[in-house]
Amino acid sequence: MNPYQSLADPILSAFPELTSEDLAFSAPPNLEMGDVALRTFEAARKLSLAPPQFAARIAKEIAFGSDVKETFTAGPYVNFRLDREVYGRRIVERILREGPRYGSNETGAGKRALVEHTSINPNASPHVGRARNAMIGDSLVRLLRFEQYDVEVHYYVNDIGRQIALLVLSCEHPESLTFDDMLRVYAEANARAEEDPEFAAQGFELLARIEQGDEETKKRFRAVTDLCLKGQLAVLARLGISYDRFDRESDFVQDPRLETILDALRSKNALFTDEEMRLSVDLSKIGHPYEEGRFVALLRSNGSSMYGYRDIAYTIEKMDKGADLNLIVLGEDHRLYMQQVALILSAAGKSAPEPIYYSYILLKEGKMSTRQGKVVLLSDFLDEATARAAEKVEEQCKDLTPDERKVIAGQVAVAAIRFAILRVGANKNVIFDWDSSLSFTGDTGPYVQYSCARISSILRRFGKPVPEPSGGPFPVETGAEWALLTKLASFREYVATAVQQRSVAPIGQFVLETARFFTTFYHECPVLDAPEAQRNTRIQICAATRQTLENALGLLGIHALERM
RNA sequence: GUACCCGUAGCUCAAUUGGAUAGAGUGCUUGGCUACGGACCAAGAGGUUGGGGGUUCAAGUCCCUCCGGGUACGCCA
Repeated sequence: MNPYQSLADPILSAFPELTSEDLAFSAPPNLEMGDVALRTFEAARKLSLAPPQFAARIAKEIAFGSDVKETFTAGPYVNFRLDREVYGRRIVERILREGPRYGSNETGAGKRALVEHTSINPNASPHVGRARNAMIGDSLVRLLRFEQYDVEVHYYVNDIGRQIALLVLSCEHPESLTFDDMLRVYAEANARAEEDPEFAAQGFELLARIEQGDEETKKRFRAVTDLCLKGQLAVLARLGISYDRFDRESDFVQDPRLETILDALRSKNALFTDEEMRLSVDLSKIGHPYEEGRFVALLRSNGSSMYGYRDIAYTIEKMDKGADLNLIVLGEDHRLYMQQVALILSAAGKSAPEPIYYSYILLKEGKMSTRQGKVVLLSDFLDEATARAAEKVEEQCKDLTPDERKVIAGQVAVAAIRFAILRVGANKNVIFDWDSSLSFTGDTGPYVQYSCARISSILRRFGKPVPEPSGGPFPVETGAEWALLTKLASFREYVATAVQQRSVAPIGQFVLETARFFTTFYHECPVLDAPEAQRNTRIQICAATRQTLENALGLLGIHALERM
């Protein structure tokens, strides 16, 4: 139930043409103007009234209950002054009652979602740029699960292809190698292929052999890619990221379902053999609007398949599972490619997943480049961040065991990187810089965790169960308390926005604002030393804030710590 | 060259998706620990929202154009 439903109801019954979607309640620019504001543009338009006129009628004509103290207009806005006791109690009651579910709009109840993310090439340890994909994908999974979707997380393992072939050629005995060796071997193999056409050709031969189903070759590829995947997953697990399914690209060569795609393309005259004997698609025949990316090659002249061809089979596989929502997280470099895939599928009457794109993380010196060694590896970053957090935890949590402190330091490090990445809109380039990413002060994940730790500290010292909101008086006398409460009440809207935008960035904004409001409250409103009625109220506000922050941070994959 | 993404305070990012006076952090200046945890807080300075035009009651947000950055157009994946 919307805490402002009792404001909406009298308006809705006076103007039956309106629905509650037309009434946008929000916080006024400052508390002097009122406790809550109603913006009337949308509703006025529907009623063909001038917004200020409509606002005036609401203020004059409508009788609100006794819990509305005052109603006045400011041009197109109606501002309300409320009985803060009634509304504050209502907000806290709801949060404490719904607990870990608080904020969910439950839009995914009874629905299934399939999300593919990360899917990085197996030849390198993930750097923070690649990790952006994983963090965005993982946070969307958390968001959808919070909305009660039944989510299955898929990781597409690119276990065949030129890069892997070169890697396989270069390691005769993969069992004697570690994941870290692999990076060096890959770089060397790549360099060699550029200078040595013979070597490069061997790679393509190996590819052709695996497509023909040669068991021995398959085993060699498998050994190498398994080793790589294991190494990558271990790093991603440090960020709290995991997957339900690993789909291997090698399972989608020469998939029979591709025949129906080829038939459809043929019938639209979009399939042709180009001058280099590749089987290709002319997308302009099926609605591609411009010249670049007009042609897509599916099969090489020797009959082996190109990446896109296998990916189409994989995409069909995923779509055929019939989930209500299919998402895929892709780097911005895949924009055109994904359009091409979607177009080819649509020619055969099939649909493609909804892409979520993200832009690259850049270094101050320019783009990250694995080959030039201009990368920040995720594992290196986490090591450094954990070490820095550990110093602080050392002095703050002397009573905890070294193991406990270590866990906390790791969770602070995760909060730092996840928050830094996720709070930025995905389609923006971000400049990575060690200093600001390792900073734990200001607008950071650790700052929000710190607010949680402070709340926990108060609740610990209180030493009793949190009182029931229904019993006793519920004084809300300060602006700081009210501002915090209305912020908590707005969480559900942030979640709805996040779902709609397919981005958890608004949640990042929400936790910061909430933490900031809490800190103001913390400084202005003594809890434990307050008179009983006030103390009970404030303890409940603390508990509700903690619950809300915990839920919101959970969507970001960040632990709401009790100590740090 | 063409297409797509982005451009907001010195720097890193917000702005309820077209709505009240464009907000935070960081950096800089000043102040606050006999503390419910200083990984904090208070105050100050900092803006022609890249430039120009247009659409309307209203534009950082939509349209056109120019400038700057990113990405893509492979027998790579």
